[in-house]
Amino acid sequence: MARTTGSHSDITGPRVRAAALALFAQHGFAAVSMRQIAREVGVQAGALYNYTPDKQSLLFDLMNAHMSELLASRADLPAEQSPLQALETFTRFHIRFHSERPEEVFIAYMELRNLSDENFQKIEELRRAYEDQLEEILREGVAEGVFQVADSKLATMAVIAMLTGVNTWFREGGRLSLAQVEQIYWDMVRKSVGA
Amino acid sequence: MARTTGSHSDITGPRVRAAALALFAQHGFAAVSMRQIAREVGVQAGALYNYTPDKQSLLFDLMNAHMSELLASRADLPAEQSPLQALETFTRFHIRFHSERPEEVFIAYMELRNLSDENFQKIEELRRAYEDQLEEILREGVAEGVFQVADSKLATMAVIAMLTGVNTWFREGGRLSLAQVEQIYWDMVRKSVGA
DNA sequence: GTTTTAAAAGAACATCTGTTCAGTTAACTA
DNA sequence: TAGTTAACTGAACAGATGTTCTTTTAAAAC
Repeated sequence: MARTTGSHSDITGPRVRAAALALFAQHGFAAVSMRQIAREVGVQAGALYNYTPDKQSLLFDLMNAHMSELLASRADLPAEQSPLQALETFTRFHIRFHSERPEEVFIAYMELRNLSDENFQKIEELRRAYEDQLEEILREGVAEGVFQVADSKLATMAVIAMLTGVNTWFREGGRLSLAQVEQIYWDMVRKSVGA
Repeated sequence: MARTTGSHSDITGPRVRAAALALFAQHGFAAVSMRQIAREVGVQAGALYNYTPDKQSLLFDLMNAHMSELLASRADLPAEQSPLQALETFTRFHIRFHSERPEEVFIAYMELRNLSDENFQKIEELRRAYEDQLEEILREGVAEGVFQVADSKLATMAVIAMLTGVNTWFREGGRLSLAQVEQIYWDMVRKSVGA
C-alpha cells in the first residue's frame, strides 16, 4: 500500500497535532513514541515526517501555538481600565482561557525541560511577556494607591500560581461552575493585593 | 571484574537514590535510563537491582519518602494554636520545607502520571492528608469568624498553589532572602483569607 | 486521459530500553 | 586462614526508539 484513499494534508496535519497533544498531555513527551502518535492518527510512523521535521519540533509547535494564542487572546481584551478593573479582567481571563485548554496548559508547564535550549528560550520569552502584563497592572495599582503589595514581582508570581492551580482540580460538571470559581478566585486575588 | 573494592550497600544504596533523584528531577522519569543512573553511581546497570526491584519502585520510593517526611515534619509543629497562628505556622512551614527540597518537590508534582495505579493511590492519599490539614485550619478560622472564605476547599487549593509556586522561581542567593519571601507570602495569604 | 504531484506504506538503520543471571571477587565471620 | 556471604560485572534477551528512504498509489492539473 501507499497513498490511501481520501488522504489529504489539510486533514492529516491537524490530526497529527491533536494526537500528539493528547498523548503528550497524558503520558508525557518522553514516554510517547512516534509510532504511538502514528497509530492514533491511523498512519505509519514514517508518514508523520511529512508534517514535522522531528519529534522535538512537534512539541515546540504545540507549546508555541498555545503561548501565542494566549498572548493574542489577551491582546483582544479591553484596555484603558482602572488597575482594579484590569486585575479583575486579567483574573477572569486567565482562569477561563486556561480551563478551556487543560492539555495545552499541562504540556506548557510540564514539558519545558524537554525543549532544546533554543526552543526553551523562545517559550520562556512568551511566558515572561504574559507575566509582565500582570506585573504592570499591579505596579499601576500600587502607584495609584489602590493596591498594597510589598513586591510586585512576587505578587505577580503568587497570583499566577494561584490562578493556574485551578487547572489541577477544576472539572466541568463538578461541584462548582466555572463562573462561581471565577468569582471566588477573584475575591481572593483582590483581597491578597489589598484591594 | 566483580565485587569492587570498598563496595558496600550502605554507601551504594543512598547513592542510587540520590542519582535517581537528581536525574529524574532534571530530565524526567521517562527520559532517564537505568544505565544513566548506574553511570552516575559508577556501577553497571545490573547492580542497581540489588537496591530496587525495578525502575517504577525507585520512583515511588522517592515520592513516598518525600511525602512521608512532609507529613512527619508537619506533625512536629506546635499544635494548639489559634487559627490565625496556625495558618501562619503552616504558611511558613510549607515555604521553608519545600524550598529546601526543590528536586523532591519537582518530582512529586511532575511524575505522578508515571506511577502505577496502585502507587498513585498511595501518594494521592498522603497529599490529600496534607491538604486536609490546611483546610481544617481554614474551617476553624471561619467558624470563629476570623477568616472570610467563600469555600474552604477552593481556598485550600488556592493557598497551596500559591505557596508551592515559590519553588518555580526562588533561588537561594537571589534578590530576596527566604525570610523575606516567607513574610511577603504570609501577608498575601493572610489577606486573601480576609484576616 | 495523461502527466505531475502529494501522501502514504513499509522496510531498514543503528542504537537504546528494562531486566535477568551466571560468574567473579571483595568483605566479613568464625 | 578457610568458608561464607555480599556486591558487582558483563553478557545476553527480546523488543522499542527516532528517523530515512525507496516504492507505491491516490489526487490534482492540464
